Amino acid sequence: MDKVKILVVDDESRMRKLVKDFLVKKDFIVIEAEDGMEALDIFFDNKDISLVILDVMMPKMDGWQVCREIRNFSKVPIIMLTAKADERSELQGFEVGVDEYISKPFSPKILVARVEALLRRSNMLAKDQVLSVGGIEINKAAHIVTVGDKTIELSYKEFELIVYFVENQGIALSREKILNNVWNYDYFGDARTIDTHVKKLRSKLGEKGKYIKTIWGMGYKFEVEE
Amino acid sequence: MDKVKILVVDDESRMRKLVKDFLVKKDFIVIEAEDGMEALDIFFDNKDISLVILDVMMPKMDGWQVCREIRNFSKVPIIMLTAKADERSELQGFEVGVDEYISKPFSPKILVARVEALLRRSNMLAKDQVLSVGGIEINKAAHIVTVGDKTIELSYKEFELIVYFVENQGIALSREKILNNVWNYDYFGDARTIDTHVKKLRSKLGEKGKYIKTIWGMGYKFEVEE
DNA sequence: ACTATTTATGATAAATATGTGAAACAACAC
DNA sequence: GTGTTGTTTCACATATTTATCATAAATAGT
Repeated sequence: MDKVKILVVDDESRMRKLVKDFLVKKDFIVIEAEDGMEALDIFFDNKDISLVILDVMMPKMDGWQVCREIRNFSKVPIIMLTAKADERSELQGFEVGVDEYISKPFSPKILVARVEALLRRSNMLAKDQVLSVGGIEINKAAHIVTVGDKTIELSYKEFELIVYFVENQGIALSREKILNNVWNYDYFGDARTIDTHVKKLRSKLGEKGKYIKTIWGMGYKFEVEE
Repeated sequence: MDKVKILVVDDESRMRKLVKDFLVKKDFIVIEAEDGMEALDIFFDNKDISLVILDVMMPKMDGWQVCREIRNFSKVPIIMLTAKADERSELQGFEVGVDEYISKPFSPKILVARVEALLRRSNMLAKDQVLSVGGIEINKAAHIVTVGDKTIELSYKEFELIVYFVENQGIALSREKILNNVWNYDYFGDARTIDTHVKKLRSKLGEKGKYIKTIWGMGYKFEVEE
């Protein structure tokens, strides 16, 4: 599993090291930048940075500016560090697209907690983003499924269902199990609705539809072979 | 094979049952506690609880307190359930040593995923079991039986039956016993139906069919050698 | 060897599960 | 509101499994 990369931008090396130490302890990969320009260069060169921590006060280009530049192209979670709890800054921060806001001095635990919370919210934590099986590619983040070269349009439930199938490939799944995992726990409807969704999935998957196998008297199984 | 034990603490029995059901389906052993004191008693009496799921809001002793008490003596993974995504609670959670944090209402998928992720992180998760006897392999999870190299197609009942045989190999099984274990307890049909299933099983197993032995006047026995 | 009992087998009937299209229903944007 | 899309339910055809029955074969006791 890939580790999550975090970009830390601060002109003070002491502060960068502090933040880095705590994050590294939590198993993140930390990349440092000491000013806004460097930050932007690094960010746009690395396509897989999952979170950015920005100091507000930096020479040349301040945190707000860096944030705006990044926001033009990316929705990556951004945490802003400011010297003091200044209400106006905070407001400005949310306007330019900051996700979290931490005022110095902060406790390292707070920092780590916010980082993990944000990553969890954006589903970046401990989750594989792209599943690929037998010519079927599933981008969980983008909610896109491609078969061969073609993108296929799936509804929400259909998407959830195929993800569940692929994540449990080779395992026989009873209808009950599928209901409990793909539907919410407060769903008490007919299990046959699964059949309908399977039917649509199979037809949308075309050739690959046969990978969803029926296990008579039991349920379904996603399996690629033969 | 040892199953993983999970302690679920919630004052609402409905919620406990809900969580329990999903986890039991995933083959965990679930122990329930309805308040903090009981939870601590159970936790420190059982040395082999692998994970704790705690509701935050409980009378007498709340989830945070329970968590702190446990953390004084143990690093067991702890998941906290809260009624709403309250950032402050979340922070407090990480500070007292909560590993994960799930807000209600949650999807069972999320719950199970987090539990499994946490257990994987702490290496507690058992692998899916494969029974293998005399050239017959049974993968219960995938619902697949292979003889030699070939996969053989078995119906639901046939599959149940061979699993029962293999799990009780070397033991003489009366028809009554087989009926009670493979069929539902409310089945009142003819016990002779077993004969038919045994016949089909034997024929599908080919060479290996002879491992299912007839015990005259009694029933059957699965045995791999002379 | 004969008989009573039990088991094996093949054919058939009954029961059950699945596939499918259409309709009802719900959610949501316009 | 209306229209659109996604979801669930329903009904029926189809497919598959399971149970039952009649009969043949096998076994144990005499």
